[in-house]
Amino acid sequence: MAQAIRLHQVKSPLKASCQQCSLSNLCLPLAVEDNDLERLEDIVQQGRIFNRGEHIFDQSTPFRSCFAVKSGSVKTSIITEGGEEQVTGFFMPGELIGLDSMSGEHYACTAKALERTSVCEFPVEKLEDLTGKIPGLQHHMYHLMSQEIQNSHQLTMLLSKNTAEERIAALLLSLSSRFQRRRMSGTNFSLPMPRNDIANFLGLAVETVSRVFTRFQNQGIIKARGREVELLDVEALQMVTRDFSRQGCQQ
Amino acid sequence: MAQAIRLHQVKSPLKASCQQCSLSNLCLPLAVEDNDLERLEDIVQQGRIFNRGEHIFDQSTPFRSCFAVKSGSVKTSIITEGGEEQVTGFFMPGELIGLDSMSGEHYACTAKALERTSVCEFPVEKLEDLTGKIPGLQHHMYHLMSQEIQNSHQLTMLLSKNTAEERIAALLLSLSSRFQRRRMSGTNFSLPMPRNDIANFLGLAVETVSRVFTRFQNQGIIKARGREVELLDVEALQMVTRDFSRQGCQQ
DNA sequence: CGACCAATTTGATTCATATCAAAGGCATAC
DNA sequence: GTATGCCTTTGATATGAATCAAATTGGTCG
Repeated sequence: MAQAIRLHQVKSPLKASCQQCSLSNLCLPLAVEDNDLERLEDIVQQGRIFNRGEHIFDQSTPFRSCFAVKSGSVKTSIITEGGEEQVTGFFMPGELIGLDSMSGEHYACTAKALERTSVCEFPVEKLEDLTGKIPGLQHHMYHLMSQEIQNSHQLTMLLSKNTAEERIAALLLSLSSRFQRRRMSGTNFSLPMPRNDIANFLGLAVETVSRVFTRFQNQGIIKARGREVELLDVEALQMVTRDFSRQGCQQ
Repeated sequence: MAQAIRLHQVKSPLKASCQQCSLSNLCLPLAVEDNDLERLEDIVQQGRIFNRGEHIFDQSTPFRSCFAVKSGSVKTSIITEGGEEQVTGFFMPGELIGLDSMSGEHYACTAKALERTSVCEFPVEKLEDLTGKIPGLQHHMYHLMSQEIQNSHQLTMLLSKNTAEERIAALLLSLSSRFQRRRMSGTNFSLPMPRNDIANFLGLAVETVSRVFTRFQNQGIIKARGREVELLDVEALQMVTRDFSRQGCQQ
């Protein structure tokens, strides 16, 4: 068995081993029984690397695959004909990109690596075959897509009802919980994206984002130096978000 | 064959006949071969009626089914603990409700009939079974959910970048194209929802919506009396929306 | 038919955030 | 080491839409 894997690796260095991946409890393998895992591994191409700023795909790329983030982080955004950008999401390890593109010939958004990032590629055609055969995996796909809709509705709500402070508090808490899921500190982390992208995502001007950060800092709620952030008073942040609670629980 | 159908109808008056439904080219049957259609009809419960204001489900209802609008129209919204409402969508005949709820035990939103409305019910458990067996149907479900994500992203964009006028123009055009899909007039229709819901959906105050309507009217772009709307200058509306183009092309 | 309640419209004022402008900080490259 | 450019911060001003207030319309029901 181990030999078989090695053999494949010789043939194709990208051959996946989801079993050994530390993200197997977050990513697609989560929904697959051990004895079916091999079938998933058969269709994955693992470990493509992108440097900061590189596109994983853009809106002119024919839609072929969904991508799971393995390490690093990714920003997705819609670029209009006029060149305006709307950031639609940030994706961290274990999260799946491309679900919004499963209709249409081309990707519905542009995905850009925010830092040096590695991704696993799932060709949709094969993935659809597989989900047809593994009910649990099909169910999980529905689950993930449904989550994605909910997340987007939460963002809609944030944009339509909440102040700048509330939006930013919500984003910080979302990031925090996603770091925690990966057994990393939920209070001490480094923002993968520039202020600019935060602003765009939250429908604010960069200046406003900056001002809110300093205001939070003056209130002793957070400590921020550049992208390094420390959440000093999570409760206070939760108070700020009021009833906008759990955006971004992607699983 | 006709007898068999009649027989079923005697047993259960809700037994579906998707074949005869005028929406079969918009709704789920669209993705199903003729010889599989019966299997879809087997799981559908057709024709439940709701009066204006009645809930099809709410956020405390255990999630069991998706619903296709057969006639009338439906508003979905998220109600927060604080009682605030965020309208997340309007659904017209042929469109499918509940895709955002396919994760979690309960519905992720509340669905309310905007007028006397009839819906077809698809129990998800059976639907998932069926999509596992009919690849085209599974594909279509992915397609619809993906569309829903895209629609929500378009709304996000609208809220974060566009003025009140642009948002309302976009909504009018979206409704227009959805009426046209049903072979109804795209320039002369009756809004199924009150100004209040439009405002909430678009992240505006009612007063603003009202003002924009009268402004458009003074400019000769539309004619509106109550919910009755006539689009006099579609081109002008399209100009107003700028590069926000095709929101709500749900198919 | 008239009365009541809800939905819509209109007007005056306020406010949060955008925009404009510019200075400081940080990292990369030469 | 210093220069270049980008990212971030800070300040002053402008503005679109919210809010507050009230009149008007419209539909429903006794």
